[in-house]
Amino acid sequence: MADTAPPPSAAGRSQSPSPSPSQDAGRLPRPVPAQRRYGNRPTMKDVAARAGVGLKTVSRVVNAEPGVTPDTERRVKEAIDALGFRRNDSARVLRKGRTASIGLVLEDLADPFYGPLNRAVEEIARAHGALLINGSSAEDPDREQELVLALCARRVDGLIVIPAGDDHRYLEPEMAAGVAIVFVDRPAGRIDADVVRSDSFGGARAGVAHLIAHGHRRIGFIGDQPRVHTATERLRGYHAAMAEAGLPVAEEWVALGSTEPKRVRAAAEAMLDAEHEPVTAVFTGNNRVTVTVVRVLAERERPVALVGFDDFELADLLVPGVTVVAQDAATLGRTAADLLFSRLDGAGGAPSHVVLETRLVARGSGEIPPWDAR
Amino acid sequence: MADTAPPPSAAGRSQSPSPSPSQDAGRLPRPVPAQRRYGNRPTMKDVAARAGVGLKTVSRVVNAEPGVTPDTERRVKEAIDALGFRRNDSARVLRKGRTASIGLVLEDLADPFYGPLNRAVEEIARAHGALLINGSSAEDPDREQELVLALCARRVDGLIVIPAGDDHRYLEPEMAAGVAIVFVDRPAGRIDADVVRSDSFGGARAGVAHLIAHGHRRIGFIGDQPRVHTATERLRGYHAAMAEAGLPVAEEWVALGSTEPKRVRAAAEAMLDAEHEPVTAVFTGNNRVTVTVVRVLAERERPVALVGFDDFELADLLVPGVTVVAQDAATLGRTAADLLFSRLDGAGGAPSHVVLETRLVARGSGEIPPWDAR
DNA sequence: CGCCATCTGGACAACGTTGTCAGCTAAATG
DNA sequence: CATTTAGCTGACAACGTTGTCCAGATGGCG
Repeated sequence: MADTAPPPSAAGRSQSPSPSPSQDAGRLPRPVPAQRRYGNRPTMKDVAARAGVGLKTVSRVVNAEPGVTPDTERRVKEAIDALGFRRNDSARVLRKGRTASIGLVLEDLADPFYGPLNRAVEEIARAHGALLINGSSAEDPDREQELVLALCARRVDGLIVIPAGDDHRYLEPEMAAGVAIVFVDRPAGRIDADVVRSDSFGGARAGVAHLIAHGHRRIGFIGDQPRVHTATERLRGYHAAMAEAGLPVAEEWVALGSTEPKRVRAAAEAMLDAEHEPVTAVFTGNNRVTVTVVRVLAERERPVALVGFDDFELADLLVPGVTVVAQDAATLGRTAADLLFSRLDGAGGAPSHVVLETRLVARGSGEIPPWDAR
Repeated sequence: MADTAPPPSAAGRSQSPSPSPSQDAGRLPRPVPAQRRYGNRPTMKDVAARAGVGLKTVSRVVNAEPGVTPDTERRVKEAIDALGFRRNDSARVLRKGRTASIGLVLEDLADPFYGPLNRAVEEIARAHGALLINGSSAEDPDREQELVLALCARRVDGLIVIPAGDDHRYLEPEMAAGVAIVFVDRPAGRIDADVVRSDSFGGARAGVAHLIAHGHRRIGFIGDQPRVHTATERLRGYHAAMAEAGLPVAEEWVALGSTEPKRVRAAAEAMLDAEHEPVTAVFTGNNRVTVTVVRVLAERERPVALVGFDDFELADLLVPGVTVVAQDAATLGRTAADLLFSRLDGAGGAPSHVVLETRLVARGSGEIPPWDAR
């Protein structure tokens, strides 16, 4: 259809006004644009020619600026409809200096944890008339940098970043140049910037304390790579809870690494099946890990207690229900976006560090007593 | 930090070359730009001035074009680093006519079903050097149109749309103007365009037939709003399976409407608790509905068979496992993105309609016999 | 009837980049 | 040594829009 229909703008373009043909005739070498452009879309110039008005008048109508007679406005609107004109926002952006778009770089668009965060950011952006450009870093610092800088080159007005790397000094020139950046979930590395995150330390400590309160003394911790700030924070919480209860921590009870199911499964099985001091409970460092461990535990006869960081859909319908330390991803996103737009509206001041509380949701899996309890 | 550091470009900008000051002095009224721009970022002009070269030479270095002496290149690169220059892609887009970005409009960024689709599209876009602009239509046709047209105004090179509305004639001028659009999951309304979708009819028919094969005769169908194409297709599949088995369908067994939990719950309870001919099994039209129905069934004593359209995480770990008609969201996204980029690369021809097969995954919930079986 | 105030419309530059083309320098050749 | 040739470099226009400013028209009033 699109390729059989005649270009509707062709007629409009060919009847160019050319009020003074003698003036530019024979002077221009008339370079033909090498590559096709936007399918030869009509421009304001075309609309102006067709409506028999000036360029700026079309601009005024398009932007609903005052100072145009109803009759002129009608003529312009007719021309717009007839030509199928739509303002080219690229040119507008260039002229105005603001793109009305923000970038959101997260770890994985497919991770259900980020869905509500993504959506919350989108809603705030929408309320501010901004579009959202998305990208996944895939937990790769290089890819994060590549993406972030590509977004800066697009001159997004601001950025929300869930950092994958631990060194963000590469952003200093950008921030100095006025790009607003808010980090979410984890603080920026080596620079001081706005951060909105959950209380990983406190949440993990509470979760592990919950297991201890139910009689466990040998508790495993399976978490994300040590490069990831939340992973080490949650590990810190684990150690704090154990220490506060006066419990020792064996080296084999702690496994940090990729969240790939195979790695997690191996780690879980190793600490569960150890001949010497197998764990009776596991604390998992994020939703990806939790889901894999749930699978591992489902295959076993001996009951093992589990508390996971991050809530997830259907956690309550599993048997037993999975006890989790819940963080509110939507609020995380909303808070970050609000902060970003307040910066864009000119709010100054030192970088703020917002820390949201977590919530322990007991559902059963965390209340299983240790299998070796006497 | 950002606001205390001195603007690094100030020095570079002030030492403008001005080779012929007499020429334009006193002629320009020197209008001050009313609103702040990109925080006064340095431009190629600034870099050129600082490096003592021409504008085009900077452009050549930035774009790694051949024909620059190593020495010149070094000088330019030093200036770039010193000034913290980053090319303004908005201007580049305006000049080149291609934005190297595509838009993806889906129903809800937070819906886990779309996560893998989103990610798959992103990966393909990335492979083509394009960025991804995202938006949720929230199943609102007006919002879909608003978003899509905003993306067209940005001159995205192409669009992938999961349509919320059932009339897309508003896109005709855009498509005629050369915007490539691929619809996913559901066909476009009232226009002929590329579509990539799953076999809703066949999948639903197979799912319902599965329930019939396990002895059910009174089967309920709870689906999305009738405006949504997949909802009616799946309902058609339901009717086909019932008819093929020679089973009558009572009016109260079919409930189309919003996927809001409250509505779904009411619909499920109504057909399960009907005094006259309560259903013994339910077929659910999409993952949102399925999850709610799983919750409803979990509260009941009498076992009810369930088959749902769409797979979802942990479906296998519920008790019983949830039997589903699975569609591959990632392949859906990948296929659509491939098709889009092939169009952008100039592939012509009639709109293609790709239909992907679904897969019945039996896990237990669909194999529960009817409670009234003798 | 003439003048002034008000309002509408249009010409033009500028945003920052890239494509075209011409000029210049330096090396290579006769 | 003169001349060609190739390789670098830079001036300039153009992309489509918006902000500024001026000119012309319109209407009211003296």
